[in-house]
Amino acid sequence: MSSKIRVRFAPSPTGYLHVGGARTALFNWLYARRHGGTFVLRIEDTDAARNTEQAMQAIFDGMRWLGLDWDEGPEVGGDCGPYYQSQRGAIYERHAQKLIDTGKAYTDDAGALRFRLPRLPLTFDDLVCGHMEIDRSKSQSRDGSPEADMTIRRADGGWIFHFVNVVDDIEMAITHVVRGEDHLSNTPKHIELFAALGAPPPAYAHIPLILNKDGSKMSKRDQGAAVGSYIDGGYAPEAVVNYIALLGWSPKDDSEKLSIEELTARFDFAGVNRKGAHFDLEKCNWLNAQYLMHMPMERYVALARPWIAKAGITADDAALTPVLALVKEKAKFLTELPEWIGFFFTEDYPFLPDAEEKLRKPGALDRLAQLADAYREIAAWDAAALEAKLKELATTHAVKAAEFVHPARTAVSGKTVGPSLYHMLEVLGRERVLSRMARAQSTFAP
RNA sequence: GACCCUAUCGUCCAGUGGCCUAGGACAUCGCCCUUUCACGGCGAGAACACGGGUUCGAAUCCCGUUAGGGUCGCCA
Repeated sequence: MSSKIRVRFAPSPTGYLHVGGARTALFNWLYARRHGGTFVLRIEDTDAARNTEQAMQAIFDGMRWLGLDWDEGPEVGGDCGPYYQSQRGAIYERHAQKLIDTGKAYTDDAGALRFRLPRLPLTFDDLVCGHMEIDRSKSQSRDGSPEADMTIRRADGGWIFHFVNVVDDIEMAITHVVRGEDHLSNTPKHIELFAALGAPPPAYAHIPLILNKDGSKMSKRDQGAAVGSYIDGGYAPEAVVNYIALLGWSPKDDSEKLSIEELTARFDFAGVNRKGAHFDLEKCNWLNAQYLMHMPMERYVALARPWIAKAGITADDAALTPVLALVKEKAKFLTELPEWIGFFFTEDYPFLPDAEEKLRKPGALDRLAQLADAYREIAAWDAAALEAKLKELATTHAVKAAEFVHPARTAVSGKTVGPSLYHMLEVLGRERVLSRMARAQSTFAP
């Protein structure tokens, strides 16, 4: 039996969790879950000056929101800890000493520790990019001189990314390094480091970068770049996971909507593209609406809860569920919910200008009164009966149904747009419908 | 500058030599459904970067050009 797969996501807490990072984490997670491996979270906080507590929290929050749980790492522990590089100094010291003892590293004039690059031709097989052959002797610095020996420890004692990254991958027994393509060109150096440290290199899978829709590099400021913007924007996490999975990976058939279980079952590196993916928020939004529209009611209520509470609406599940069911396929984002359902939970709902206009139209109040009279007497208070009665009334008075529909809708909701009228009336109940109609009549009477 | 990766509709993908007069999805534009707004249905426009090869045959293979991206840090 082959040794157990161990992958890791190694973010640096210097900003917000970026969608690119989230996707790297997702691909690692998917690969681990698919093959029964271990997913490690390691915080690469060697640059004390740039790390922030806030960024660290954003990483944890973002990953948890996306459902990417880690088997080893901060807050969960594990056998290879600590999982913060800032706490692993002794380990790095030990490996650096090994390099110094074997003449593979030396201290330069400025006091920094440098790794003597072998600069030999080298090959490796990337799970995504294929067979790579690199002539290291050809590598040059920007000024045309041969590539300088890599610094592994600063003069001030701070450790450098490439070195600690490799040391930790050895110490944590990482078998597959899945990371952004920006590291493809760094991989030869990393392999040289593995060799110098006497460890076999892991398998590599370099996944394409995520660019803006216009092809420019996606920066933190760009819309949709920060995972936090989805949390705050009222997205369903499963939709965001689905969307970013499709950025650079394809199930090879025309499936678009894939649950995290399906993603786990179908993910492999053969399906990962080599071309940089352009980020399209519109499609992400569409997918989000699809998820919102089709998810089970219980899940919908759970996701909606925080937004409802934030708007000051207090209602138990029994009261909330039928109301949310009315707008589930209408709202594109959870953030819109309070606006859609607010009038269900207060008698003091506002009348929007266009709604008011409809109620002030000549005859509108008369229709409202006629409808209220008919509804007061109706036997069964359900959508079908309500609709039949309204249409019957329209026929009796020889007018279009719209003559009754608009006054009714605006009177009970204060808006011109909303859920299906009859279902909305059914949920509101006879008592509230009649009192709202009466109130509208007195409010808008000339 | 050196080295590396990439190149199909505006965007995400399918396509691994003949099934391609290139398929799906988002977006756009029509029409239908609906007397709200959405959803949904039907349809339209929209692409193989360019130039050479290889082959009976190329979106698919090779070379070059161009373009985009990446790496070459005492950032990660």
